[in-house]
Amino acid sequence: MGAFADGARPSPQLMEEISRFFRLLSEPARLQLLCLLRSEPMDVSSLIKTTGFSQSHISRQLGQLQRAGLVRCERDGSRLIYSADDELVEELCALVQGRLRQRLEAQLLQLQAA
Amino acid sequence: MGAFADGARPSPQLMEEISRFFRLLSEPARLQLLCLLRSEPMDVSSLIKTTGFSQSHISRQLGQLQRAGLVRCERDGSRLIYSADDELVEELCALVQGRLRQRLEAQLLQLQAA
DNA sequence: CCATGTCATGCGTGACCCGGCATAATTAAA
DNA sequence: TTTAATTATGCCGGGTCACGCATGACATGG
Repeated sequence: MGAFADGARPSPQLMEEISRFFRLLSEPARLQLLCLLRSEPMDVSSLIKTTGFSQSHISRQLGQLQRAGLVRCERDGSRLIYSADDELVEELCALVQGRLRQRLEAQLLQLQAA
Repeated sequence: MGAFADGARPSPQLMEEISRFFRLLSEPARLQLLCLLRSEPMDVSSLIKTTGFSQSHISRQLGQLQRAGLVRCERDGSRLIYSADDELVEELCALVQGRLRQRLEAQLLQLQAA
């Protein structure tokens, strides 16, 4: 809180780090994978069947998410079970979704007024 | 809330829209402009002096933020005063910042344990 | 050991976008 | 109207990154 609301200007380095995090969520594929793994841990093959993305693509995106600490994986035989036990992404998405809704409602009202 | 936590899979379209919003915040320049305008409404010239970015660059980023409804502007003589009266971005940044902190602390503990 | 299934990774391509330069558009001043 | 100031926009080079193909690394079953 304190880093933005008060008079102190936020440091560009912090902005850079925060924006890097947002960048992770700026890709629909990654966001979709995150939400899927939040509802249920899955291995890569299941993710391929569910999303239709290629195997290499999914593996890469999971790698990025893992390096950011948003997902983790454990072996089960020859398969790797990925999971996401963090609520942060859902909170962020809920806030954004609320804003999108409220914005569409405003546009609707504006149309009705005309 | 209901769109992610329960069993219902989030629609790809919604993911796409939400990710588009995150993409806006994935650029350090835009995030910096947003935070500056949150603390105080400014015109483009002041933003140039404060950030050091080029005029065309700032104008473009402001355009994107305006189309997304994150900033608005009003004339004052020949200048355009931009302002951002939305708290959403600060909430999002605070959440992300908290996560970055907590992650660094975890790494620190891990180093001390070794 | 060999074959199979699972996942990661190097390589190449194409698309998107940042960011600056030059210029147009709009407005105030002379 | 002409000039200067302020902001927006067309154009383009360059960098980043998504995305698929092919291959490599690893674990398991026969």
